[in-house]
Amino acid sequence: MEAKMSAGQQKQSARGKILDAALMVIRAKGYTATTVDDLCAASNVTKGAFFHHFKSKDDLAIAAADYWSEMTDKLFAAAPYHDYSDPLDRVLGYIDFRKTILTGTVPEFTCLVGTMVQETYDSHPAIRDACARSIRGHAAKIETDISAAIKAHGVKAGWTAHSLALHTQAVLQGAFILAKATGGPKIAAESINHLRRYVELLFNRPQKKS
Amino acid sequence: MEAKMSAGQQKQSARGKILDAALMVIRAKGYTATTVDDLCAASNVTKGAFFHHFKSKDDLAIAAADYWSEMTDKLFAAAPYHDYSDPLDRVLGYIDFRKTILTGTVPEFTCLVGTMVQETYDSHPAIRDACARSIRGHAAKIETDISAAIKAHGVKAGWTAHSLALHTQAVLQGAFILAKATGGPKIAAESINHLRRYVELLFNRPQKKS
DNA sequence: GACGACATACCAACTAGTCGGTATGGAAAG
DNA sequence: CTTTCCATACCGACTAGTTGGTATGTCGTC
Repeated sequence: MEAKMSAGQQKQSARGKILDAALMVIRAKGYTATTVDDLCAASNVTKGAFFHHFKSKDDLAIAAADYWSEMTDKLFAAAPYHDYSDPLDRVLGYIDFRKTILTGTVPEFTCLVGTMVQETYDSHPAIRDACARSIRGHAAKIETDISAAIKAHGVKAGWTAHSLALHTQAVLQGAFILAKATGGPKIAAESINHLRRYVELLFNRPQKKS
Repeated sequence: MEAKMSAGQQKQSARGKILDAALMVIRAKGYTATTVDDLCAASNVTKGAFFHHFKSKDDLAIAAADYWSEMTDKLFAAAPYHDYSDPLDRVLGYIDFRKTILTGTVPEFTCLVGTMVQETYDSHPAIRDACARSIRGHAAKIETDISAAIKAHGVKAGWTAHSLALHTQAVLQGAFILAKATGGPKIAAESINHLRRYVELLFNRPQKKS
């Protein structure tokens, strides 16, 4: 407990190491195919340590979903688009930011909870709910800016800030599936371009070339 | 042995029964969590019969992806939107049709290959490719109508028929994930509404209320 | 000396895949 | 016509390996 356990990776607790490993391994192999031993090997932790910190594999999944929310919250809170004064710019900036983080391998840029909910929604309600919380929590933040953008620019209805916020998440999740099917982020980026164009059209914003 | 094995379900071959069961069980539980015994139980077939027709579980997955393509091809070929003379109406009709088939339980209206590719893209290349083939094959059919719509109505570029066709699939796949997270098709339908509105805006088509 | 944080050894249940065997039906031989 | 032969479809007990989970022990710190 000396020092503030430097968010690095060296002096990290077993629990933290398992959680970090879980984000990568589960995104790569899927939840069911990920074994407890996989997680232990990837985090250099023994099985005893695993079950000391998590009472079951399902319990780890829920903790991983919460940890994922925490990590992504930090990532997006630190993103540059919050600085724009026009809320519509913040929405478009969010979409652009999502595109810029499509780098590295597929498991590195895809979404943990989107992956997990597919395998667990019917058989593991607690995990499904944790995933749903994570997605909804993230969508709620974008919804705030969308609502402000609606107020700032007068837009005729037919849709709500809530449904548009969820739609952005649907596009992203779907883009990840296409990326997995094709092996790269290129198709995903093009789908995000379409999403940006849609928002521009909804708000009658002159389009940039993209 | 009388009658001509009425395409119903009674006198169906073991292979066909396994394939039918696979579509439902895998969509409900995911590929990895689906055991060979699950499939045998769901199709009332023995393990011997299973491995007589498929040389491995992975082999079944590939056959199931192909079977899925075959089934969906038939479903969409029989859909009413093909009758419209304006290709843009066919595209919008396709989108509307996708919305009308969001009925029943989640495993009933979600996509087999979208589910499978998430779990297999990194570890089972052959299955991933079968899923990719299925998605691309389906997108190619919509692309035809989109291309025709671009020609019929003069639309300024910035996007291609190909990328828009894939974008429709991304929206649908993402909508399914949201449906799984929330337990119902309502959110998925709203995302499809956004997709329709996007296409209307792209083609400057006066919007219907939706 | 108690308690939290790990390590090691172990287990019962489950899993994909195997293997020897049976049933059926059609074609070739007599 | 009928008998023999063989391929295909199917059966279900069995196995080798894996899985999530546990029981018990050690070690450093308060």
